[in-house]
Amino acid sequence: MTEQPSASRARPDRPDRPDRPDGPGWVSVDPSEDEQRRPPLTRPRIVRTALRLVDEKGLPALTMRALAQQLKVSPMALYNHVHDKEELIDLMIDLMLGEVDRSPVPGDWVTQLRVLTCSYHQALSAHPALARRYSSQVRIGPHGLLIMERAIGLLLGAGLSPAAAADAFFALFTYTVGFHQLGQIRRVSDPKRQDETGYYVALPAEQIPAVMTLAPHMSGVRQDGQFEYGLDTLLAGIKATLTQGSPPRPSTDKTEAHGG
Amino acid sequence: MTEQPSASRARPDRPDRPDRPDGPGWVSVDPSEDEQRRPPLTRPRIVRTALRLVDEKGLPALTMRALAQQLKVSPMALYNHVHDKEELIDLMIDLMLGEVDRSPVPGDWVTQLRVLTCSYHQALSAHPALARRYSSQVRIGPHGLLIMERAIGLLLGAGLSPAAAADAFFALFTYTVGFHQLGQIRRVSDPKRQDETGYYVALPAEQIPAVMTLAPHMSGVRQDGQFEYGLDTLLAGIKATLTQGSPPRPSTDKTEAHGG
DNA sequence: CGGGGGTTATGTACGTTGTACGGTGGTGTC
DNA sequence: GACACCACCGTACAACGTACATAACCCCCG
Repeated sequence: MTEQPSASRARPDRPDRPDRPDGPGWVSVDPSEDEQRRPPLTRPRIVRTALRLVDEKGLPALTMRALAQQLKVSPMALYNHVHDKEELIDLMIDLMLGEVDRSPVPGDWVTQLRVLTCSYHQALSAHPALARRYSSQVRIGPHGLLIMERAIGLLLGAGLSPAAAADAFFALFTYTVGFHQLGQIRRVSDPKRQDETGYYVALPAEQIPAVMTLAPHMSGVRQDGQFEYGLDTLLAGIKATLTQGSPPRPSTDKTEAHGG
Repeated sequence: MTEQPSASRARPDRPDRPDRPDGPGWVSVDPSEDEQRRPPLTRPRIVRTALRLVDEKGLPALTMRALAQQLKVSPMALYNHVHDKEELIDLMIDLMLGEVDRSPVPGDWVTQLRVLTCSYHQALSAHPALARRYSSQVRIGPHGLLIMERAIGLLLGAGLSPAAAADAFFALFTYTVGFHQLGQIRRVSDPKRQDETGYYVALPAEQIPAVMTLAPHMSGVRQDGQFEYGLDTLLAGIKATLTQGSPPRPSTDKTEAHGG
């Protein structure tokens, strides 16, 4: 067993806490062990089962009771391994981020950054329900930190100043995560749909001609390549930062005038 | 009363539904009426009170009971005006988006788009807790649609094809909303903080030198100008699309090779 | 081989949440 | 003056997260 018995009890006093990313504290991506056996309830098994449950039935289906039932265990048994439901979700997110391929690839830093970000994007795409939760109150676990480390390392290696690298990283990160947040946009602009999709009647079509023009191009579901558009735009801008010092700004200066 | 008695009863059968964005169905930004009076429980008053509650106490503080208590009313009284808690939140989001200034400004389309997006950003910044919820399962109400209409109109007016405009709009939208999703990042990489901030011990500092280099520049709280960096980068890229046809891509072609 | 201690699973139970249901009172209309 | 119609209320329920005390388990030491 690679699993040490020193697994934390996760009680409020939290007596001990493992440090290594793939140690018993955090969850390894490798599901080789204890995938089949019933009896040993371990942190990795809980987190993996929870991730599968969310992938299949959606985030609201993740209740401690349902998860316990899936594991053929009492609900309270889970609390010996995770402190909280929130901690469980944090662990699930880190497990998801473990799927990101951080290995170096040939090419310049822009290419490497693009590959890394695309892999990140892929990992989020593989778990859409969880990716949508990966938003408010983000906590960065070890896998997330390692991704961050690699991205920032590439930016610094390219010659960006720490401040510029921070801006650039944050823009990339924001865009990538934000992309998955909005996976479930529901345009209810079509008056015929108002009752069918429920809830909202939006606006009559004649008030939003431009939106209606684009309607066939924004068919709710994301097309492939839509992510890459913004990604490449950002990357190009970041690259330009290296020579020009800051992203180009439009002419006027009253752009962010109103209060805040 | 400017309030028509035809306000929907919001029961499951949903007998009638008003159409106009500032009608009794949706909530006007103007808080002139019924701001002080106790007795008349109206949809606008409910939504405005809820928004204030979330602004002050955070999203988890928004319970139907707490909201009802704030309005000095029985919890169930709310359900005569909103169908659901989810509908309530949708209304709150649309109320927030009503604060976006869509009025035209002088300047070219890039400038106008920048001003619009900044105003959008301001509106979200004014209500951070709600902005964070503005993520999973986005429903676009009338105010959101009008913002969308204006942004897309600017893009189409600039000469972008519908497909390009859709990509560009989506990238801008994604970035802007995503920016506020990540308002609460908690880097717990500092081992000394591990118990204080709770939950996670991340990674020893020597494993993440690049991240540690940027630590002072990413002090958890967002700095002013960080949003504009990515925004200007995206805008510049969109503008470049007009002449070049598509955003520049790095040289290699194995970028999005692995499955999905 | 037998006991003991710590860890792990359990059952019960509580507080909180969203919300369905039926009654009730005040108000506008004929 | 009577009726109908709402908005509002009180009660109630199911589902949730999880605290607490207890019981089963296993490994280690004697």
